[in-house]
Amino acid sequence: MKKLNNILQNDPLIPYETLLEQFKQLLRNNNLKFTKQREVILSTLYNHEGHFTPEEIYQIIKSENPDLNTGIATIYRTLSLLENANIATSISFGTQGKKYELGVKAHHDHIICTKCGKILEFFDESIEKKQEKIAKSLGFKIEDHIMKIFGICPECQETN
Amino acid sequence: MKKLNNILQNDPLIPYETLLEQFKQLLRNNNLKFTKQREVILSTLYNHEGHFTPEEIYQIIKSENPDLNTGIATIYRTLSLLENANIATSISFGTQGKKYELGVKAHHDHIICTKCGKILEFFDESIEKKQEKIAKSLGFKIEDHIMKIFGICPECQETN
DNA sequence: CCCTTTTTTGCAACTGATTTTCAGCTTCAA
DNA sequence: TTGAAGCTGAAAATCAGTTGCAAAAAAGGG
Repeated sequence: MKKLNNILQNDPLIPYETLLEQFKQLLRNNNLKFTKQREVILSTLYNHEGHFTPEEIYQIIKSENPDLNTGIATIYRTLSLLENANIATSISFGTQGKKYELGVKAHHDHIICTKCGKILEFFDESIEKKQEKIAKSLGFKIEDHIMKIFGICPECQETN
Repeated sequence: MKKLNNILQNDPLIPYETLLEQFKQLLRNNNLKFTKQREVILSTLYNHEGHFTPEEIYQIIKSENPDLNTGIATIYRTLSLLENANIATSISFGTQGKKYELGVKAHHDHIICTKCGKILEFFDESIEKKQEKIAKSLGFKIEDHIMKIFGICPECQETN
């Protein structure tokens, strides 16, 4: 079978220091302040590969930084901030919340296991092109798009 | 420019009476009862072209059937019922709820105006195929998928 | 029709995720 | 060091959707 092009591996991120500098810059440019909480949330996202709900991030931070008392509201606030700043992105799951990841990777779509919740990423140029064509043909100026495939991952197919 | 294949127009639905009969049949087969509320919800969906939130349907029914006191919980219950029965389908908008439409049409994806909320439908065979390929290459057994394109519709581009 | 059983309904209380409010605490430019 | 501008945690509020329950409506024989 022909291999798919552009399946993203979990590519190495930019160095943390660089990311942190960019974040600080962004804050400065917008009269926002650099705080312990914001830094911890950023570094937590950086240090953990994957997609997390605000609640999950909250738990990780609580266990890894028992000293720092960080409220869940701040997690929400900071994740929104990071998303607005294009530093993080989210996928939402209807009424069951959103999952965030650092968005320093190239654009990609998601395939989600409906059994275990695992999320893999992929990118397919031809689909992206097709989407643009469709939007154009309907007169839309495209801004964004979402594509999620739901299914059962190989592991969950076995452990039936 | 080459025209896209398979852009769905809002195709004429089956006659209401037929739909209603199917619905009654379904209810009977499952020991469920045919009630005024269920019929009003079905006919409201039938008579209004488009995608509606439960709240919107609730408001329409309240204004069109002032006599019938229908609670919002019943709207939710009936919409789920219709969805499970494959009579209606929904698209969800992250944390901001779901929109329902009668699902007697063929599968299609959505393009959504981020200004006015208008939703158009389209279908593209090659994207569907590609999705299957991707799922297969990752070992997933595909169950469903979502594709939404966000942009500005022609009208909203003008009224800037 | 009438009765009985079964299912529905509206309402209000309840979720669970997210947002807001607000008084006290931090940050940071001057 | 200081004060204004921003942040924070905690708790209350919101919001979409769900649930428990007693009363009401349907279905299916008599």
